[in-house]
Amino acid sequence: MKPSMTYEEFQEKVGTGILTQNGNCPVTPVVQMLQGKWKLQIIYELCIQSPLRFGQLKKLLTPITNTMLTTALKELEADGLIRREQFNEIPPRVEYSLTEKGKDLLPVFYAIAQWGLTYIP
Amino acid sequence: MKPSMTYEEFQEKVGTGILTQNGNCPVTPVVQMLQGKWKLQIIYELCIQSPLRFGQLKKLLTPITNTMLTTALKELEADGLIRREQFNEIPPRVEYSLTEKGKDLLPVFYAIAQWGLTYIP
DNA sequence: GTACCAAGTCACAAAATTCTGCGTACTTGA
DNA sequence: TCAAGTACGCAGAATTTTGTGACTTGGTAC
Repeated sequence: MKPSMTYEEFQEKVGTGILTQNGNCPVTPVVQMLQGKWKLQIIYELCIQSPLRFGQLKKLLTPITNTMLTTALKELEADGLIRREQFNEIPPRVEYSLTEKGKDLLPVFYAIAQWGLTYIP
Repeated sequence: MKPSMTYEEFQEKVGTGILTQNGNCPVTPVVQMLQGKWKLQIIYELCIQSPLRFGQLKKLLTPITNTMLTTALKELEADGLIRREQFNEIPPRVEYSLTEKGKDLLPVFYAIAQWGLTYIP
């Protein structure tokens, strides 16, 4: 898979204003959304297997703590990237999966992965 | 510009092992490389105009401090994304520009920007 | 002789992020 | 009765990230 755009094409786009300058760049908030020690890994695991329960995620992401997993999941849900489904059974069960918005992020990840495979030994 | 890959295609790739599981994902180190309050903005400015001198960057990124700019530039240089050229003149002059490796990141940024423009109001 | 420029460095302080260790409420199985 | 699992919440500590203000070096302008 080829990069979808050259540097020169990108520069042209910048000229058109689709990427606006200084403080209003649409890239920054996306990267911020993915910051945090665990978020990417959570999305990655949900991409491999979905849905996943709290305890399953915890095992996969060992040595993550309860607190960290809870807050990361909450933030990802607030950003609309994952869906939380609660089943009122005994014992309680909660399932997490990617939303469409979250799935649409995957081509981006793939582009990043391609770059990573080229440049990271 | 369409996303270069669907969720299903991505999942297939995962199956092939090109994206390896748990702790060896090639996406994570890339996102980590771009973390930090200023790095993305520095790359962005260098994409708009290049080369740029330390003082020019500082003005563009106001209110960044010397320390922050220095460390961010150092890390970006260590990661091979930008090039630092020092001219031993009086007064001294240093110029920063993107490397090929850095430029190759731009299609990724564009993909992210597309997602951002779709999903961020 | 005082001040300024460039591109930083240094020691430290403040703020944000992450972790630790506990506690909750409920039930099942031995 | 006792431990174990499920899905968390909370207070405070530790760690990491970010910011502050002064200082450097050698020349040039006032």
